[in-house]
Amino acid sequence: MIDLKLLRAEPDVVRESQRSRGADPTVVDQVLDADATHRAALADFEARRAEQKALGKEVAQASGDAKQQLLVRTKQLAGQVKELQASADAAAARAVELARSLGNIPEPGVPSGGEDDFTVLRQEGEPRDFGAEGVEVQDHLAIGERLRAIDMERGAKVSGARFYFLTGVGARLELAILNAAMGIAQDAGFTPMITPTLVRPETMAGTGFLGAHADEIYYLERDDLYLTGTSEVALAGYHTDEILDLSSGPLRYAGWSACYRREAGSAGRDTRGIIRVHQFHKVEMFSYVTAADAAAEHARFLEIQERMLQALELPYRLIDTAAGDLGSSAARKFDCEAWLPSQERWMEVTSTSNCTTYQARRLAIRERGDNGTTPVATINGTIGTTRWIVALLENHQQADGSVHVPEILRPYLGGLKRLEPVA
RNA sequence: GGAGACGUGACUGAGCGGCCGAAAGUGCAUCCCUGCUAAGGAUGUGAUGGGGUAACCCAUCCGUGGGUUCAAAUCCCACCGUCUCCGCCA
Repeated sequence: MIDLKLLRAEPDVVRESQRSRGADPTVVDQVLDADATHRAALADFEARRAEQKALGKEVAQASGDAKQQLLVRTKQLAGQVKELQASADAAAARAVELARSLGNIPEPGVPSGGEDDFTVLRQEGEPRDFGAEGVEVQDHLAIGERLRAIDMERGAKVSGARFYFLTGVGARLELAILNAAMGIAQDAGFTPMITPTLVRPETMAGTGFLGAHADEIYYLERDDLYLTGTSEVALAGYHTDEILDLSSGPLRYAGWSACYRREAGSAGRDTRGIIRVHQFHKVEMFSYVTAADAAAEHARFLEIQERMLQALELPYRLIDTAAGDLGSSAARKFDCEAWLPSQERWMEVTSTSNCTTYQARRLAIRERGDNGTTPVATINGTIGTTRWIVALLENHQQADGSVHVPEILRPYLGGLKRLEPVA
């Protein structure tokens, strides 16, 4: 949720933010309206309630006839107070609901527009010239099957479309990627965390995932629990309702978890292989940081992600996501996209968002300042996922059907330098 | 699954209809004392929202949500959570 004080003081900033996201700027006026209504209703209720409390004290001291007379008045007041409270509560609920529908305000420099309006900031590494090397490019599934690393057919048999088994070297490769990611995060000062993947509705709603993309989320009705699509949910929920001490720097966590996504709106997209699946694993960085330091921490996240990409020897480009594709919580989002040789396109492998104080305000996570408490900022970002297997297999495939293993993964693969096809 | 106990501020913990936003202690902050440290003394120390130029004032909050009452941390109901014992499973 954005800061209502900012909204009152500078509604134009928020209107402009809405426009750049392709959202409705008139919501701003609805919020202002609802906010004014709420404050008026609240003042009415509070005045009447103060009266009731004062009379209540007199009742306690009075006796006999005087008391009976007071009780007549005070009973009448009680009814009024109850009504005023109900309407103040209703007004508050409406104001908050409207305010919550406003997206975070994009950082200066974020391109406006939708999914295709991103800016390419730079490219690192060159895609290999497979033709010149005499390599006939295979896609990750073909490679994975030759290595006996990926089994889609049995995944579908057991669980349905977009499920898979990672077998043998495939399973080891995933563990290697995630362990390497965990290692990099730990070296960068992040506390390793293994998080719950089932969360209560309050947590899911608090982290902002039940908004526009609620369709994407698995829900267990019998238990009233949601399956998380990222450990960000649990890590953001971790400090809900707390006042943090950030005087010695940000709180940094690296969460390892299974992730579940329904992929409801993406029928027909990326149907082959494990690019887009219902269940995968991910190592996610998450920081709680003083608002003023949020952009610097965001830059740090990007640097760590690039360290991982470079360690895995993948060519990639960096994009600055457009306002309309930020998601409601983010003020800025950088994606790293690795080259996908079989499709000759770039494929998202990491994403890092600066949510500024938007998420923390909603979750009531603050720190103590000189005059009272202030919401902290939250930053999240990927370091490794199952999808990296795709980039790895394709970019490191060799003419003989084997796959080169980058140095960083070898300790986790018993020293293997190449993954060899199984006859 | 059965039986019971309990959820109060940063923490421990008292309060069980009005004098309670809440005793006491710990911690923390400032000051005093002290050669340094330790010990000691004094004062202060919750959050959220609203109003005011300001000192400050008002309201709300004792797990969450309802209810009873003129009045609820305190009584009633539901839910969530924690702990103990028994059973069951591993």
